[in-house]
Amino acid sequence: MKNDPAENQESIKAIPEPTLRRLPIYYQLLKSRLNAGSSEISCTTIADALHLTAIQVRKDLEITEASGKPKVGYNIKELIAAIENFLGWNSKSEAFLVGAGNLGSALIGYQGFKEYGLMIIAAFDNNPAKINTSVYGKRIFDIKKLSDMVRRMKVSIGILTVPAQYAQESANLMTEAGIRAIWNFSPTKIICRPDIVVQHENLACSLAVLSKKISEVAARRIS
Amino acid sequence: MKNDPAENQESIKAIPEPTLRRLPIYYQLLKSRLNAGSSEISCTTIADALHLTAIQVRKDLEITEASGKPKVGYNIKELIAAIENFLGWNSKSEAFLVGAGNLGSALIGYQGFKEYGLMIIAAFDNNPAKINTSVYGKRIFDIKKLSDMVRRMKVSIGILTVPAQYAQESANLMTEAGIRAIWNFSPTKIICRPDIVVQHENLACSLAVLSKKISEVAARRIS
DNA sequence: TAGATTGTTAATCGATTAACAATC
DNA sequence: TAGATTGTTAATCGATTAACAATC
Repeated sequence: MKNDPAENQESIKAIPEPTLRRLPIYYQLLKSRLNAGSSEISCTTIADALHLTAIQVRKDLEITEASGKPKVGYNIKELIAAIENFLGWNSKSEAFLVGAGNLGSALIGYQGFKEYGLMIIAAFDNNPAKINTSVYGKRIFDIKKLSDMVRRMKVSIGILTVPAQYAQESANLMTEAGIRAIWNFSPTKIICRPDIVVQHENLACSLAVLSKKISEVAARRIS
Repeated sequence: MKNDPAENQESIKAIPEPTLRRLPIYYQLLKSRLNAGSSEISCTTIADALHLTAIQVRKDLEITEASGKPKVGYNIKELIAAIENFLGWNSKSEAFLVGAGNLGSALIGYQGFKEYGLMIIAAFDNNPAKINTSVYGKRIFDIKKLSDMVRRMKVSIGILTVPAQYAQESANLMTEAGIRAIWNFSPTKIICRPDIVVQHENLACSLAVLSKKISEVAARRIS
């Protein structure tokens, strides 16, 4: 309808977050089907494999602007490319990680991120015992060097894996240095300037959902 | 209105997941305010601290059946207890962890879970080099012993931290042994029987949201 | 051509926000 | 009493689901 007119201005027409969260699931399925030798796939097939509805899958894929053929379905390669393109996973991004503890080290060692174009290029910590050592081949620098290195290397993504009490001050350090997006794994909410993208990954929040689901199922079993 | 009549039957009136995910955030704030010496808190104060709206906070707290006093606000201790009670965090739950890799080890070592009543009591792996060693004081057993130990110890929660290709078979093992809820950190969706509670923690899904937010902000900056 | 599947518009459902009455 | 804040009902907004036309 009124798409073309605005185009550049207001046409960013908010993408539903639930849809965004499902795209990687499709992406993974598509890759495995491609490896298994398939070349086309229908919404119904995707929906069945993932316990979703075909309508939902179609609606989700619509926003990537991929298109399929009636009776045949979508070309898997094209669909993979459309999702990659839509999410920006076809271009590389570099990230710094702050807080080289258990979780931080696990994330540094996780091989999966590069599939999505994300590279953790270095880590930072304030613990003298860790500074200048390496974890899975990534150097751990003194947190004091963060600001300078962010500026020099123009890194715009920060992964935050510090204990709760250091989270806000670390976030401040990062944003003052020029980090524009923070993936926050610390168990506390951080407040940043409105132009900073913050993605919270709080295990307590997920555990709340899990806990409640468990108690609901338990209640249902009794009644 | 028609609350009391049904009560036991259909009155489980679906709790919104977004609300569930915010409760732990309130919980953490409340604990820190309590430690700081406060005894009462209003919705407005909570909302301001967390960049939410007062109405939303009030609506969220309503479902825990906590009640406040006009002009004063909520009693912090009571509110903490109400949230704990609502989420079932006042009773202990025991969990087994399957897959003692980087992430699995980080979760075993994470001290925060006990605050929510969750105890990882043992881990399992198929790697002979890991079997019968300990990580952060928790024993790692042969995955072959999982089934027997789940039955004997009546553990109902499983934390899944295996690579994608082992995720589904590990989940099957767990549910066949009697695990009723799976917290899945593996980078793939698992399909379980409808009576099994599954909570997915897929980093790729979160990264998709982060990636898109970043590209939206970048687009806005240009225009 | 017939039938399966896509693409798109409309209807429903659920969460958020607004409005306002109750109350300390 | 006056005013701030809770509690609750109504309005809005957004996501999901349904319906159906278009098309290979």
